[in-house]
Amino acid sequence: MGKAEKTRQLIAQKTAPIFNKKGFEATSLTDLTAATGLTKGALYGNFKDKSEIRRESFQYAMEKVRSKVRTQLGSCTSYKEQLQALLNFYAGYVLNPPIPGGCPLLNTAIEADDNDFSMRKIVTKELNSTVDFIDQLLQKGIAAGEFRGGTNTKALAYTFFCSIEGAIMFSRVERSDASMKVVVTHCKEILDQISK
Amino acid sequence: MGKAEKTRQLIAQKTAPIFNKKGFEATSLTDLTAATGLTKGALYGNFKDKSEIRRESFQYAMEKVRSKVRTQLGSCTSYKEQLQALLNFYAGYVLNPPIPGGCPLLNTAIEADDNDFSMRKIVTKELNSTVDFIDQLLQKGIAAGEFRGGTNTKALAYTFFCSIEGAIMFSRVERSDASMKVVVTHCKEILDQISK
DNA sequence: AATAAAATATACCGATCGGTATAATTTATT
DNA sequence: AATAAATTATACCGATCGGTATATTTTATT
Repeated sequence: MGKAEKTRQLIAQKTAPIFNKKGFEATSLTDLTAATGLTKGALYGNFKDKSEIRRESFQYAMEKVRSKVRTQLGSCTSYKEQLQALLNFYAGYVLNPPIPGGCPLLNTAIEADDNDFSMRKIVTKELNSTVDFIDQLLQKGIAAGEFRGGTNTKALAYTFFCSIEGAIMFSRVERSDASMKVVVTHCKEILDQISK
Repeated sequence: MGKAEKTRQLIAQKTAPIFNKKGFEATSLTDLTAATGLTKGALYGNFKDKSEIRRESFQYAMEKVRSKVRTQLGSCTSYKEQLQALLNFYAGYVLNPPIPGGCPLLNTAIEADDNDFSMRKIVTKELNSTVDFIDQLLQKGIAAGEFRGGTNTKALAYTFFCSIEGAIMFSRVERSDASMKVVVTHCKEILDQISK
């Protein structure tokens, strides 16, 4: 890895919390130089413009989230346990988000949906791959005999994910994980209901 | 109502879609003058600053949403029907939002949670009163013998609301109400499950 | 160590930002 | 209709915006 690539990574890493907290438009170049300790010249030597930094920053954030999920699910011995661990992981978003500022998917989706076509496409892809991931855990759970057959796994995956994301919004603005706990408990009850 | 109050209302009304689509920080005074057809002078003659316009604009948006909910539930003859109508109302957010730009609660919550203390408080209040509204429909439904007693109404209200808000985020950024339909169907199934 | 190339810092650009002082206009009062 | 008061428009403020040309420094090559 050359120096340029290292610097790009450092910029993505240091700016991720800023973009996640303030959003794209409200984040200034000065915010980015302050966060990285670099000057505008260095920033523009490595990226063509602010939106390219944001894209790279978003990808860094998503990879960090995925990596945390992987370790969290690594020690599980069943698909049900993995799904429970995934719910617990999202529950922790409120008090201890992998990237300060909450869920990058949620934050970016809300800002991009009416304003930024390219980010909208990127976020949509990530959203669907996340739901697919949950769906596959459910499907594998059925195949392994943990869950009842005939379960609408895709619908359940959508429901789990959407209710968690809504709870992240609720809990973060309220500064309380009360709503999140309720939602996670409900999701776990559904998991028990479809368990054999 | 004096002229000043009428102008304040017009400003709140005309700027609501702008704030809802672009957010507070990304909305410029020029955006607001373009939306209202007024000049900066007129804006600042009626409001002390941009954030006061935003607050009034947000309250206008919330009242418009509440009013639409009221008419949508007006023709219902049971509490279950009212809850179903409420779910249908939220389902319509994707293709036909009362205020262009989606759900003002969701949009404002995401932008405010890390940046704007006073809006955070205001949004938190509105979120809780919305959940309370759903909770009370469920409670009245139990009292009227429509739903089973022993139902955790508050938990169900949280779950309904959070899953719908998550689905609004998902559907809007994807430009498809697929996820919303799935979530609404799931909520209705739960309603059936607790029905006598 | 000398040199070329790559990366970073400095200083600046025009445009736009939120906000305001004041002039012009409209509205209300008599 | 004359006048006072309230409202709106115009013109401007310093600050900051994203971005860039160029000088300086650091890194890699020989």
